[in-house]
Amino acid sequence: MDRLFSINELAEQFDITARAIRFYEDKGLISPDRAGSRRVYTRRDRGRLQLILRGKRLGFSLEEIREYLDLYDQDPAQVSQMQLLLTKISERRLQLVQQQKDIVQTLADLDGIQEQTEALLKAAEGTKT
Amino acid sequence: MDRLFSINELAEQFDITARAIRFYEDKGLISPDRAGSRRVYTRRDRGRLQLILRGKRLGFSLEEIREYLDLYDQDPAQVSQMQLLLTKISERRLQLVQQQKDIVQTLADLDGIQEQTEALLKAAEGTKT
DNA sequence: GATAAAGTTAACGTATACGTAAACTAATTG
DNA sequence: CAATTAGTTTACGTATACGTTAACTTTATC
Repeated sequence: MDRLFSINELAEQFDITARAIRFYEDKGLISPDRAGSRRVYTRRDRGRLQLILRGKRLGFSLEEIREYLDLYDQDPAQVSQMQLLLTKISERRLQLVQQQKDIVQTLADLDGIQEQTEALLKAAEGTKT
Repeated sequence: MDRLFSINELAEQFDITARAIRFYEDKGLISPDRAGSRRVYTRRDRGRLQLILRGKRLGFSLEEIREYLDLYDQDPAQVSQMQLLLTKISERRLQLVQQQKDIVQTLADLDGIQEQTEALLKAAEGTKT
């Protein structure tokens, strides 16, 4: 059971437009087979698309995501290529760890604002009764 | 000791351009005092700028960051405003929690790629000797 | 007091990530 | 077989987030 997908099926599954998917193809992030002129997506293509969207949620540009996807594809024959790979991975890791800290801090901030707001709401409740 | 800052001081501190800071002002994210025509930034302005940059690292648009900064400023007099505030906070929280998951998953992926790559490097090392 | 250094506004330019309309083709359905 | 329906390419349009002159004003320095 190795399902294939049309562009609109994928678009619906991921809640994006077909236009967006074609755009990612234009930029070299994904390369579906063709049945005549129609695009046909495998399960693997679908996985790539999922990675693309995750990258976007993390604030990476499509160009950065393309590099990132290359990390998956490389079967790293050349040692120099592998060294480069490890360098890129560390860079990416630093960004992500920074982002984790940002998120923790921001969630804490939101906690504070929320508590204060709820306290004020309770006070207003008391006034009304 | 309540220091004031020039636009270029802040630009240097945060490693951004003065143009960017003026742009944030244009978009209503920050409103420094003026000494004549020159912009003068307080410590509080500096804090706002820090929040702006954190927001950017988290992938929010300047418009979203402006809304977010408003959460800090509101002393929520109106109950309806407060309700809205809490709604916005939950929305933001959902996004951030999703982003945390994305990061954890991505870091795990990178771990996998790195391990494989290092293993291959070791193998290549053995071949050379 | 001339000149450089730092700042200002205004305006146009640019990269990214698609949206949107046009004009066409291929497949399906009543 | 006429008409949807789904898909295609091409091309221009658009919002965001600044970069980059240009032309001018202050402020500091020699």
